[in-house]
Amino acid sequence: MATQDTQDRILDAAERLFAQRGFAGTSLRAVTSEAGVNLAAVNYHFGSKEELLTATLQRLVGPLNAERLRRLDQVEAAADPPSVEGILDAFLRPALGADPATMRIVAVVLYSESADLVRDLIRNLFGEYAQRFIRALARALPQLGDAEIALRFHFLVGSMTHVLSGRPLLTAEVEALPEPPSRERVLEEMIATLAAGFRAPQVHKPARRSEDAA
Amino acid sequence: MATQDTQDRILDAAERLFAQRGFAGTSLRAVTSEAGVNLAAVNYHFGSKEELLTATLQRLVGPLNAERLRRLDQVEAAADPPSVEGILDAFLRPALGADPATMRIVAVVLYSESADLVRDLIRNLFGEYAQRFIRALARALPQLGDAEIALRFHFLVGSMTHVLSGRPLLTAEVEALPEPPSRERVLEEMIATLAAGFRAPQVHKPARRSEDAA
DNA sequence: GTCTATATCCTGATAGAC
DNA sequence: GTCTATCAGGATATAGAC
Repeated sequence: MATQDTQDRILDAAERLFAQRGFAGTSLRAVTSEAGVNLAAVNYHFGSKEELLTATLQRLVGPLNAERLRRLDQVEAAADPPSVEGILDAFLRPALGADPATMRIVAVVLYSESADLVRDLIRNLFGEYAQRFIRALARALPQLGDAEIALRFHFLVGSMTHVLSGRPLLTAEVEALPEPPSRERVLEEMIATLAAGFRAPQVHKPARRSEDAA
Repeated sequence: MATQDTQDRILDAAERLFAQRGFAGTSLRAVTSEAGVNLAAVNYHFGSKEELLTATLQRLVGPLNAERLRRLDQVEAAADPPSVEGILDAFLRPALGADPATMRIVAVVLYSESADLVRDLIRNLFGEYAQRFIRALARALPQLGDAEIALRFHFLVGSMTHVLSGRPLLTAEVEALPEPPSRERVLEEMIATLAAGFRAPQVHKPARRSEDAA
């Protein structure tokens, strides 16, 4: 079996299983068994279980964030500053459009595992891209201070991650609907809701924005 | 050592460790060692690791949801229908006011562990309370359909859980602020943002609300 | 690159003395 | 109710044949 093939099969299996059972809850035996490769192959190709997680997330998140930036460039080229809705669409659509079963891994890893393991991993994967979007939102919402932008972006990330997780915390409510909303419907509803949230008037003293203070 | 004492010590330790390392990532040896009790005590008092998780969550979430309902009753008694802000305050303040280190366990368990283990657990713990709040929000926002209320409540839960998780996905942005926002500030910002989101106009056809269709 | 076999350690759970 | 000792199995990782 070609090297690339074995690696991909391992990554495919790891993606599925980490998403379903979490990192600590997934054994390398389960991964190699699901992938149809030998147990020793993981350590040969990736070095360790932890490095397998890193590789899995990078393969998944890399293209996702590239697509996000591509769309952000587009909306920024079309209007200056772009609309809040346009920015949110660029951020959310690639994530919500991807395979839900695999996107769940982001929520799983983000929240579940030990802080030490996750911190740098997440920051390296998302930090730079998040800053790009935060800056775009700050330009589209000049009436808000840095703290408001940062906090509201935080709320946005939480909403998105929760939806991506597909977890039934309260999906009973959603499932009880006559017909479950389509993914496009969820996306549109999310953009409209979050955009209104970003446009909410500032609750605290309108502190001068850092970039205006010169 | 009294039975109650040992059980409480185990629950205290389990709460801390599950929150830090997740369920699968925490061994019973770690729990009993941290609690200063014998390894066999967990199985004697709780039956199994899984039942220990259930007991831990019940002890944490029970009083939290009781406090939420008490506050919801208050705001409903004060105004009919109550303001969206009042409802959100009743829902969020008890959670955001609790010890962040232990509240993290909700996010950890919700997102990280296997779906089978979590589904019924979460639904039993939160389902009933969530319905009360959803109904209150629906009465405060009669212009929205059932689907909108359900989805936006979903977004709210995600934002809250993300903040409670304390995870550094993008907290670099928040940490980079001149002074980190106080918990009260975060709560107020969250209420204002989410209330504006709930009040966003309906994006789809304003389908008649189920309770109005008679 | 892939395999078997294994080293080393940890896991949840329990039997039985006290 | 608490302890020790242990069972039976699973964990990651690696050494070494092919």
